[in-house]
Amino acid sequence: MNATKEIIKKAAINLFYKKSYFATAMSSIALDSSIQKASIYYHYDSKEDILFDILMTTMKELTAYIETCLKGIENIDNRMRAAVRAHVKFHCDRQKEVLISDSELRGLTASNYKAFVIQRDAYEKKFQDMIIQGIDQGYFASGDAKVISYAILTMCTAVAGWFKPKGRLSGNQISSIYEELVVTKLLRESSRRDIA
Amino acid sequence: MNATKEIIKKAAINLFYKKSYFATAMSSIALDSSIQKASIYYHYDSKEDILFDILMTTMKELTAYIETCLKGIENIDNRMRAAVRAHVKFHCDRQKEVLISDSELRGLTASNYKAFVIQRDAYEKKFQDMIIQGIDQGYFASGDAKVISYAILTMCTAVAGWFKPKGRLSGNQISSIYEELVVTKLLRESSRRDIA
DNA sequence: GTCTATAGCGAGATAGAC
DNA sequence: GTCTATCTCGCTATAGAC
Repeated sequence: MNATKEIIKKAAINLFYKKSYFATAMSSIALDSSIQKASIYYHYDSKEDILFDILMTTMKELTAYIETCLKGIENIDNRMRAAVRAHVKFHCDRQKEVLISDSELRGLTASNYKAFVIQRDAYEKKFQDMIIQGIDQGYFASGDAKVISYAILTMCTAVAGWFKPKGRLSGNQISSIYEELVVTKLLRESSRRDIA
Repeated sequence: MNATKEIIKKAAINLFYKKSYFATAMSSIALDSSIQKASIYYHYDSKEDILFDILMTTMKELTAYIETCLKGIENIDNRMRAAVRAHVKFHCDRQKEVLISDSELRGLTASNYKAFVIQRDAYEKKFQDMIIQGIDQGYFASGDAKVISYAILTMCTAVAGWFKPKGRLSGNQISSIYEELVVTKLLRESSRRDIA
């Protein structure tokens, strides 16, 4: 992607995050990119095209990041730990983009929406499969796997909503806390496997 | 509040939920309310006034609901259980309004925003205080109380994002699952107090 | 590849009759 | 309290020069 397009995208991310997609005008994106609004249309077909670019590339980068972090880890407990760490870390590092992903899907036309949701569901399924597998094999506490996976994923995703880059805790510290919360609390069999 | 105003409010809730606040036109609200858009301005000063009404009354009703559910319960464990149950149940019952509350605050002017946030922070503080109190008194597992309270609140709030009124589980069933997840997993001291 | 200029539309809100 | 009619503005997007 060329430099100008990157600048436009960055400006759009900041504005969509701060003012929401529909409340953001192309003229504002242009202003923050130091170009004229007509020039944006050389790089993007439409305002929605910018949104879709942001959503889709963020989702793909998240997927790629998790896959890298899980590579080579066999043990289900460790896989789950790595997955939570990666998810939370990404949601701290890419706060704005993931918050847009969570709230601006209604700005997409049907076909773009479908394409994004396929990508997102595939990502979430990785988590759900790990959790179901861990429960089935007796490594994690039994329970409603679907609900537990929702609880875990939404809790970890919501970090993007309260994390402060200059706050008391770093993204890595929060990732560690969540890793523990998820694996040794939410998923841990109450006593049986503590020493096993 | 008179009948027409209620109809307008209901229509706005459905549209803000489905299409977002900024993407919703006054003409659409009017159409769904079976009146002319000019007539809305007899009941509300502006579009933002409708949004503020929705946000503020929902927040106050949530606060009132929790207070009713907690009344007379002394034991911290049981208070926490009741609070989680109430919070999750409300987020199932009032799904649309709470989702608007989570994503459309950027539609408020500074003073309205301030008023809402005061109300919301007061609500969240009830939870945080219970958690801190429980940890300090040794009833709940020690840990970063602030982060744990974020984890719990965001997880419970996010139920509004995936709950399906006609789905497999009722609001009451989900409330029960979350009550257990929070109190016997996230907050429970790993072994010490199980039989105490 | 970026510009100026503008088309074309729909938005929020108001005026004033009934 | 609801209506019709309309004001005014700012939006997305396009046309066409350079």
